[in-house]
Amino acid sequence: MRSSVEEAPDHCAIEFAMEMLGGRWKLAILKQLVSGTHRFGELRRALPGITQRMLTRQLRELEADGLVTRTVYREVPPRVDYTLTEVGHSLDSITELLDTWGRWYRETVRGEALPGPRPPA
Amino acid sequence: MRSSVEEAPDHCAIEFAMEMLGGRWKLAILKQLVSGTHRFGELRRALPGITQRMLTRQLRELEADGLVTRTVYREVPPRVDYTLTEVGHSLDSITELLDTWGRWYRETVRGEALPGPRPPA
DNA sequence: CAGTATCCGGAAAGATACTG
DNA sequence: CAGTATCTTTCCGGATACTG
Repeated sequence: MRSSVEEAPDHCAIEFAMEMLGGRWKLAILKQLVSGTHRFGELRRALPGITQRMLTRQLRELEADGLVTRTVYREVPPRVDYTLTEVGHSLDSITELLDTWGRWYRETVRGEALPGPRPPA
Repeated sequence: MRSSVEEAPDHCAIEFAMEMLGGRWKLAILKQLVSGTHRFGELRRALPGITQRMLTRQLRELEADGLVTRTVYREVPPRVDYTLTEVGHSLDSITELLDTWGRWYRETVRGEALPGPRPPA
């Protein structure tokens, strides 16, 4: 019985992490950026349902937290792209695990393989 | 360069996972339960700042999602305890990683070792 | 002890329109 | 293309009081 619950150092760093990464989009955005640099529009298309406003806000918060780098190219059609910083990449394994877990849970625990035709009853 | 962003199967299972595990308390609760069964009051004390209402609600949602088991003992002082299911335990590595990451980020990236006296400037 | 039952404020998130 | 600017809605999370 080594671990009574109250041994938590301050109060579990997960709360801290979730205040930073919680919300609907943050981790999904980071996941997209694991594979490399992407433009605003690419991210937008990769995240069906997100609005321009949300994507902008989330990206700015991620930038403020030092997780992504924002690069503006002053060209004729404006171009901005986003890249994970080293700190941002420190979350790669977590986003990977969460993604895998989410897929596993959805397909195995619940029975929802893919949105679409249901298997006959 | 196999992975352009738009290869996402449906739309990234992370979104799904975060809808289920997001919010301020879910993962912190799961983390507490990794070490084994705990009573309602224990969890309450282990999560400073959480209200009875919140703890109850979050636990019920976790139960509904098949992540925790709720056991009621009909005794004179009522007693209820909570245990991770196998599915719940499938998140152990993720909560562990997130906790470690949160601690690392807070102490290394930002300079906040522990709430308390600041080191001299 | 382990909850319910209400009430409530503010942040999160969405819709829509406009711009450098 | 990559944003801003508003407006509106949703609902998460908290405070408080009561109960089997």
